[in-house]
Amino acid sequence: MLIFDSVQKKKREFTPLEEGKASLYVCGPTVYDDAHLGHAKSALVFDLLVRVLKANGYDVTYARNITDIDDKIIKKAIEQNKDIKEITEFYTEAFHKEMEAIGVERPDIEPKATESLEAMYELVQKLIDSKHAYKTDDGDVYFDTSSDNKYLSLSHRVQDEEDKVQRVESSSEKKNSADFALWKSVKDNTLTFDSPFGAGRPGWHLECSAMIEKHLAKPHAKFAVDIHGGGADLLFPHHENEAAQTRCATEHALANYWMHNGFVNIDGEKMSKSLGNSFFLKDALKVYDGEVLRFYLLSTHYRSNFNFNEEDLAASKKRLDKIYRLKKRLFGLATNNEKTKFQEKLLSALSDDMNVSLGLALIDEMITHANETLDTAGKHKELKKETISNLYYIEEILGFSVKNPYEYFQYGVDEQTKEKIAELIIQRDEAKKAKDFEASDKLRDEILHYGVSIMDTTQGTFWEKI
RNA sequence: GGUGCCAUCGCCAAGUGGUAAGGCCGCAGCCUGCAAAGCUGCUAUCCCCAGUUCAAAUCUGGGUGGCACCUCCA
Repeated sequence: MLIFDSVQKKKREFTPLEEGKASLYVCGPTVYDDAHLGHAKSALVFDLLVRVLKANGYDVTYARNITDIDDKIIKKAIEQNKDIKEITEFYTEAFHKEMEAIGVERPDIEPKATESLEAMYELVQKLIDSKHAYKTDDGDVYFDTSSDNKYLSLSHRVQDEEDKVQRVESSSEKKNSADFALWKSVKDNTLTFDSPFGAGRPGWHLECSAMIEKHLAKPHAKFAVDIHGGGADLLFPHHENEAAQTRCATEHALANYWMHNGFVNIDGEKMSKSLGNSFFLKDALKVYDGEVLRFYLLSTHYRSNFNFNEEDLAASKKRLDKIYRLKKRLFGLATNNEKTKFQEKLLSALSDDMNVSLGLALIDEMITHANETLDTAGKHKELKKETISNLYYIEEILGFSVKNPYEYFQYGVDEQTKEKIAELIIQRDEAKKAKDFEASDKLRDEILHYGVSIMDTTQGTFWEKI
């Protein structure tokens, strides 16, 4: 299996720290607002990675944190005059529900910052003891970047000397401008914790390092985890700082492989509050089936920037429809679940740094071939079994077409309408039998009026929501 | 300003030294009472210039045009 390591900037063969096992840590959401399409993309990318690792036979331990200590959370709580916990629990639950809607499986471990404070204290204490961190008169604790000769080795950044001097002058508390807070002294009573370094809050880079030590790190391995992932923007400063803390506080480096997913833009523009174009997942789910969103967001390479627009989304839906139509054609038939050549090729494509585009091309070719054979030799038993097995494989490894095909095509249509359509179809069939095509066409127009399309097959007339 | 990434058919998008996958859209046909669905066929020499090579979309240099990070961010 090949993984593009964004620190070494090349594809590397995946070799786990422990034979047959893979550990993965991904930076999760800060729960102060609804998840947008970018959060969805990141969660989907690593959900797929876990599936591909499992398909390659690895026993995967996947952790994704919930950041529930943050200034933005406090701000929101004050704004809405609510308890901090009320805010974090609300958005955590919303996040879980929305992830479920797009087929993202829950990670094995979902650590919260508020539950990992002891691990954070321990880490900070180690850094102070080893002179990699220092306390200021204000009670803050900073990481001393000049004490780490590997600092910036992750992001390959170069220190800007002039900038450095200027900022040091303006902020006398820090030894170096690049130094970042491990512990921030806070005197108010919003959300503070009594640490060995005084009351305050942890710095935002600290929690990931601490949680990894607590939940995933193997004591004597060269790296704490196999893979560390997150959005492309996190490489600097977040991951750089995480790596520095862990490297200096423990005897191992943080991660063997670093993976970063590309960004989601909306109609060519970056999503941002100031542009007013943040696209929340919950809003997208009102209009689109979660699975269509999953298919669309995963359809291009995870490292590329993704430009979200409705035309491309519609094209993705059509592509997913084709999988479901084939599933519908074979609905209810048994399978032998045998490994096929197609499955091998699909796994091989996905195992090459998750080449989904190539995988989708394989799927489309498989579908065309199956439909072609089914058209010309409808009783081809072996092919039917193989195809069903292939469809199950697509479900398992990509999470596409997991629903009942009939339900999928009638998504969002209420029961009353369904009954009405069924009734009209019966009437039309009768008119057709009587060769009264004028009447049957009229009835079809009436059916189409409900925003559905109908198709006559040898098994009867079916309808789909357009 | 610093650092880095990208540029392939109308649109989305693989391929990264051996002669351009796949999907959407479009056109023609088969099937159909007509449709829909399905199937078949057709549609690019890879931003520009120069170079390396028997061979380049793929490597090198120079342009041009996008984008990201450097501050909170998936």
